[in-house]
Amino acid sequence: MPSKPINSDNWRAALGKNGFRVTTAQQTLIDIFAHSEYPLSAEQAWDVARQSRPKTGRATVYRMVEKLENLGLIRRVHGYQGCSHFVPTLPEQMMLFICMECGRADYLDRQPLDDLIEQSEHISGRQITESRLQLFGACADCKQDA
Amino acid sequence: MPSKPINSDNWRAALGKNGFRVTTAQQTLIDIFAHSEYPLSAEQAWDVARQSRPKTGRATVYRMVEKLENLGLIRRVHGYQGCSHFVPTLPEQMMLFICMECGRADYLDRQPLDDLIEQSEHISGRQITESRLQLFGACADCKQDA
DNA sequence: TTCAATGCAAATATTTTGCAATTCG
DNA sequence: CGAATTGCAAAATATTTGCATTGAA
Repeated sequence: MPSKPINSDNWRAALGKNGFRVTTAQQTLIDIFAHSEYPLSAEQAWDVARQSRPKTGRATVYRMVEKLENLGLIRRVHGYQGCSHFVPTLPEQMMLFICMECGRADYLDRQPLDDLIEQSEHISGRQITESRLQLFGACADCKQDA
Repeated sequence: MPSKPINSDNWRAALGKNGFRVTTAQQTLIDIFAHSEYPLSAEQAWDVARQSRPKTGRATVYRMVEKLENLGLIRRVHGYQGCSHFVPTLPEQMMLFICMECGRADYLDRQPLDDLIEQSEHISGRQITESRLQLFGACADCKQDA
């Protein structure tokens, strides 16, 4: 499996560039989200955070999640154990696949989808500003095991 | 604009077929969801329901929404004012478009998307059991106005 | 008549907010 | 130092549950 092209340093840089301070609470949470293979909720991230930084406050995590989402560094997974789990956003335009067996997040090329959408825009006269495609199922590994 | 092929009678039949009783509370809520042009949350549906049936309880609405969703009669709109708004499910395989100007829900043919997904399945060795595509933007009318 | 469905209120999440204390730049 | 950020607790929201009562079949 290729490693994800996610770099915590980039995230820190993005925060700094947007005028946010890079605090220890933030570093902790950045690392957690950047390295998790699975979608995490704020509550789950809070649990993980306190393992290495016990005094971390719950509200801090919620505020940070909001910030990271606004900056586009993490994105919401709709429909996997609710709608409030998050995965890192990959730099390329990709779409999300979640394996319902092992829970792992994976990413697919979304160019074909974008082509489809562009075509649809032309035909319908709509303007599409945001699209979410999420795929659920069994990854190649889990499909084999079954 | 073509009228939606939604028939409240079908919904009642679906409830009956699945062993549920068709109560007045249910009729009220079915009509509300079947005829709303906009995604509705349980809370909103409750407000509307009480206009014509004041004694309707909040829990009843939540329970009914869950039931209708399980029966596949309504479906969740992910990402429009949260993740807890619902629109009627159309009989055909369609995908959802929400206009962020006027809030109206519209439906698009999803055959092209399904083709895309099937292709991706073959290439990747994954098995895709569920896919959600939601499009947001401006409908033809609102695009013109802007 | 019988049991699913309801309404109400209380119990649970879940997420947000106010604010004094802390900490980065 | 000064402003952004934090932790804590309380508040606001959203959703679920228990239970006695009602009502559809």
